Amino acid sequence: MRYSKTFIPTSKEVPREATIKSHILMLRAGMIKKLSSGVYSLLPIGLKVVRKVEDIIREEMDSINSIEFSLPVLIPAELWKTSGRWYAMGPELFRLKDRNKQDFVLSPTHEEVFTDLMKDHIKSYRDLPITVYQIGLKFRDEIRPRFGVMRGKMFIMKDAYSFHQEDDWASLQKTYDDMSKAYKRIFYRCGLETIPVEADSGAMGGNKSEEFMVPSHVGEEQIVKCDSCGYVANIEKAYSPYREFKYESCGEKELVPTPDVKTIEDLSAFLKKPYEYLIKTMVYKTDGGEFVLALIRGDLNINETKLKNYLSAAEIMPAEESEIKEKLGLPPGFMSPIGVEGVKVVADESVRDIKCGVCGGNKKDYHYINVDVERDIKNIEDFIDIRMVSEGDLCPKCGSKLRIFHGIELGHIFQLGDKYTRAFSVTYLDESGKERFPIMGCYGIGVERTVAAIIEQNNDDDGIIWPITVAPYHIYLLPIKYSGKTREVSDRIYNELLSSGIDVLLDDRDLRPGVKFKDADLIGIPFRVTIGDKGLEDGIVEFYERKTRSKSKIKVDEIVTYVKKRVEDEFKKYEV
RNA sequence: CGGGCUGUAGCGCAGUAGGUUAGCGCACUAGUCUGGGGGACUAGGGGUCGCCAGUUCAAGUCUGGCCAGCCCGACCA
Repeated sequence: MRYSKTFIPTSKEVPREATIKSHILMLRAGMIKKLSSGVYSLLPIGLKVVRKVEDIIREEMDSINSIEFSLPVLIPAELWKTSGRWYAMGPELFRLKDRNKQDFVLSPTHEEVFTDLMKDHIKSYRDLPITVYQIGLKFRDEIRPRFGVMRGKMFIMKDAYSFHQEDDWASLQKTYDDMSKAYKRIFYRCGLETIPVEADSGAMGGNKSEEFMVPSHVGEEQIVKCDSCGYVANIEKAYSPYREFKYESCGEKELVPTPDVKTIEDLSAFLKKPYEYLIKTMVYKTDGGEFVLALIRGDLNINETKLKNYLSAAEIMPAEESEIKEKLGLPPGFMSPIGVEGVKVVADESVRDIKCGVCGGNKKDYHYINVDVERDIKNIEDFIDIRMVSEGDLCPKCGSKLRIFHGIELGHIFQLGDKYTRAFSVTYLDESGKERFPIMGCYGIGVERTVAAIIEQNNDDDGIIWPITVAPYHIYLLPIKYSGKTREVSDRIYNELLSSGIDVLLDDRDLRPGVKFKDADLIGIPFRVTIGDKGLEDGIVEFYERKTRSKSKIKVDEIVTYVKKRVEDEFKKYEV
């Protein structure tokens, strides 16, 4: 491609809207342009990179016998009512009506459509297992779009779905493992080191799931990892045994005045008690409008995901102070389950053994002291794990200290079970002629997010440094001055490289060399060949590697062969 | 939705004790000199100062409302 014949609007200025490296560089390199919050246009080189990532995904999906489709994004609401997600999903689901007032959704994911599609096909156990996928647009009305293409309202996703015979979890596990391996290959080929992480299944339902994370300080996920035994989990899912504490027993519980002492810090200071004696009472509200008191030891924090799962709620949120006062008649800041009736109470395991503890007095400016949980708090329904793991907690497998770091979630694979096949009455006949429901798995990859993660991990002060597998071009041909002999030689090299299948960008613009050098580095093409009159006098051109910034002089006659070799060798580094 | 911040030329910004032609850098047009890491000079073009209402002789500047965007939290590929 000739630079003058394409569209790469680079920019020297850092756009004000962007704060992270990948977002800034995508804008500066002219890959994307914002249309509105969370909605971006892909410009030519952005599109080229996305296509290259998609091609890698496609190859790997095909290699595990996943079959490609392309499904609509405009979906009649009927399908979503059938699965129940029309009601369960909340405002992140884009809903619209056609002129006949029929409800539609812009699909945020395609379980419904694929399940509906497969319903007509899967009739016999002989039709199973089958795995299908597509690479297409998804729409989610995100609460807060962020970091450019990293979290948009509209994005490209590879989503795959597998169907297996009822109870044939081994078959599902096989596909799940194949996907997991394919994902590792995909990300490796994109030049990314990913970590598979145990994950919460969230709104998708199902039981087993794994996320593919790329460690990054801009990642929105927190990953818990044990460096000695290799245990890794999303913090939402991570478990750690709580630190034991020895409690001495003491007398009867007693109501004491604690004026204006609301927080755990203040309470600990006021009563001169370590956090381990304090019982935190949190009030949550479920999407069903139910209130729940959740108890945890003062030095620990509640993991809302775990609590939500325990309650089998689609959504939970901390109750508002006003709701606590009006609906429950409790004083915020001074609450406890003591004497409370008609509200569900659950406690973290860490609360069970507390003796001589402190909890709210259910009266403004009062707390109970000398609380013995077993003796004094009878209305706890269950002691469960609802703790948030924190840095330095102990590994559940080997007891070493856990580390927490941030990561970007690029892919997520789930074992779904029969939620959707039952909802859509997808049935087949087994060998004995009995009607059965297939079980499913689903498997996603965020495509633009993968591109952003690649940039996030491969850049320097001057710009992007693409792995050759996804680079918009392999070679940047840079004539110092595009005229005369230099132009002749540049054109010749350009044509020869093109005809040997190399993706080459010829900077044929009439600009000062400095500008071209800066643009070349910014766009981040892995290799560059600089052609100038000076070199040509000695019959040489300069070969430059973006990553190492190393330069070498190559004879003009040999440059095409040399480039082909370097490109080939570079590709080999990303082979699996 | 809660908390913080910002809207002035394509981009990045200045200008606000209210005052007459609204400025700078980059980019853009014409020309000259240049030409191996965002060059110099000369001459230009481009703005309903986010929108609406109000206060005032006078509003980019003050007041109110609205809209949009960014950052921190709940959501997720």
